[in-house]
Amino acid sequence: MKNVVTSFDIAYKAGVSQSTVSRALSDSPLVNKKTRDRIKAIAAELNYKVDKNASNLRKQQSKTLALLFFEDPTSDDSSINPFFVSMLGSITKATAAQGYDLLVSFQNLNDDWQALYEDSHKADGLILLGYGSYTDYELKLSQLESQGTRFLRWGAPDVNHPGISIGSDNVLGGYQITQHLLEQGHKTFAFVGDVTPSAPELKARFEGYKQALTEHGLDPDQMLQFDAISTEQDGYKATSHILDRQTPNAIVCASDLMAIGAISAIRARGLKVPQDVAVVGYDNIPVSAFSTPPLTTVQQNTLLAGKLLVENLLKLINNEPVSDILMPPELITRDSCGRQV
Amino acid sequence: MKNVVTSFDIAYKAGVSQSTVSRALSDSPLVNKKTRDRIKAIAAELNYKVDKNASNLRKQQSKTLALLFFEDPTSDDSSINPFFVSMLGSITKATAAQGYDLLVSFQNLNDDWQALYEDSHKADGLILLGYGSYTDYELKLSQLESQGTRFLRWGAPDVNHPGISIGSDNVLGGYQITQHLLEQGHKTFAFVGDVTPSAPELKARFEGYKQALTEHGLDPDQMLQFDAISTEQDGYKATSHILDRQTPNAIVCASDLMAIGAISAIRARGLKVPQDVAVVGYDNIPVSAFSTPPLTTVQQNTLLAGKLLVENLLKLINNEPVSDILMPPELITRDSCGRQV
DNA sequence: ACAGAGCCTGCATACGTATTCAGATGGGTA
DNA sequence: TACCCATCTGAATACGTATGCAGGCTCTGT
Repeated sequence: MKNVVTSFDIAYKAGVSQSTVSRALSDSPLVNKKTRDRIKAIAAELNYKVDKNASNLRKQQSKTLALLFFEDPTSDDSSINPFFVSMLGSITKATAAQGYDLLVSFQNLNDDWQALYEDSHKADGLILLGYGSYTDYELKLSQLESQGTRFLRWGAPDVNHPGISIGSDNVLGGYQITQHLLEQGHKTFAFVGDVTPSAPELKARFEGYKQALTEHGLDPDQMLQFDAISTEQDGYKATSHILDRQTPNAIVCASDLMAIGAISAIRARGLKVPQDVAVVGYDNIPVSAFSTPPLTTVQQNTLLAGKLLVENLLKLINNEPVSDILMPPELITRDSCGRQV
Repeated sequence: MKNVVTSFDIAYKAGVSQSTVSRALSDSPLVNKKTRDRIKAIAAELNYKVDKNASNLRKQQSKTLALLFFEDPTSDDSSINPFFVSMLGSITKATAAQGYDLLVSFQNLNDDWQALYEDSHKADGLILLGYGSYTDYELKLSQLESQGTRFLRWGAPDVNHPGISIGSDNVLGGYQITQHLLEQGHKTFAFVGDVTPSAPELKARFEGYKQALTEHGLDPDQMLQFDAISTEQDGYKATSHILDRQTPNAIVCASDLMAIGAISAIRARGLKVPQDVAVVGYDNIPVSAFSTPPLTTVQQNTLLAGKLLVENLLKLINNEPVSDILMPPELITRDSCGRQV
């Protein structure tokens, strides 16, 4: 049988009123400590749990956050970027730590995903996560904002985008890893990653890459660059295109998955990594330490990121001031970056 | 401002009663088509959405499923087995397809996770997912069952476990891939994976492995086996232990991640995969196609699995009969299995 | 003209909780 | 004794929806 025990049942059994039960269970000091304990004992015994629907209805809140993933529509169903998995894990934990529940949903950009929140009181706030065309839903973001929906974006702060965002400093990350390659003595480069406005994170990494090259007197415009969104397949294809035209000393990939695809493509031509071509990635996903060779990459602190996202969203919900946050990334040096002699 | 439009507002504006609004919005044939359309138009205009709390309270359901991940407690925070990610994706999609929401939560075995459901009406049913010690929560499963909680386990059907389960045939999978290695001419083997009762999936793969060996006149007990739960690190360590003692023709790993760790360990000794030691995995996670060499592995149809889990859970909720399901796996042949000449 | 049958709509209520307001009790003080 | 304050409890109500029931209207057939 389903749980049909209500606060009235507890009240009856305890010889008090329903109000007292409600108060006791929420540890209100209004009710005598002794009575409180007695009621709690009975509630535990009857295995009573507050009906969330009734409670939320009364309290006009949901104690739930919604996490909306915007997936790259080109990627197939079975793969999700491990970086986001990591974020999912930390967001879940941070949410639980705050006593909130988490509603997870994968969205296509063209879905009517506002409904998820607007089906009101399903969630108190939204976390938006995903690479891909932020520009495409700028309109929706504006709508969300004008409706007073509380939401936070993961990504780079951007004046063109409504709402607050928390993200890591992709320009700096791109700069650091390219700088490191330059220090290894590499002279010719290529970049794998989408640099259109629809992928602002990747574009930012590209900016950092260009900046580092320029500072070393190299002309980024002389270097090849191919668009690729996120998967191993994308990286494989883009790298193949690059190798069709030339063989750079180093290829900077805008994600680890693409770097893994790139290595695969390089090897398919009989070339060696990093001796013939160095490769670096971004994200420091778990397998990156175990690829052949292990990847030099940039780590984003997902644990902290999840925590910040949740905590700041709650601030937003409580009408406390919140501002954009840009987190510094960390360079992880392994073997794939090689050393030109 | 938050959404404070209620069905009464719509009713007022449409000049009808609240009941009519409620009926119209749920497309009841009881209300005139014309009135219905008019009400819907007004609702859309006012951007009205049904308050889920009120609706669920009234209907005594939540239209929500809860997905409980039981993570290997030894794995660090940032990594989740990509196989489960894949399941998460397909479960999310299947749930949405049924008009349900999905509450996701990561649990430790010792958490009081029953509360998640018992905080009643938060979810109509539970999906339990995870490797790890099923045995440890057998007791809790029994409790769930006796409380009439509707839940489904991902995993092998097991008479010792309460509740219905849906899983893939791990014995068959282990058999198939070992069989394939035998056909390649390998003679000496080792197995990496936990074969204690606390990891029934891995144990089942081991059973299939032993069965194939025995059928070929080999004695599985002569072969090495080391426990390892799931991560690359686990696989690396277990493989190192194996190589300390001998160098088998082939190592069968109970997951792709462990196989990737194994390859890394083999290479660290200056040995080649698959020439010196062949390696196979299990799960067919995305990177397995891009590892060096690409992994021979066993695929579980996660898309179907997620669909089956959700659909059968809904059946359970609707008091329809449901029985255990065992799905056949599929062998994916790539390079890592080599060929002994 | 009237009965009866559809067809549609509104009234009233229940879902289970949280909270406001009013009251009850008991102890202390003048 | 009379009064007040502190402390606790209970009655009543609202949250927003869905639905059983009753009733009104229109239309048909006699």
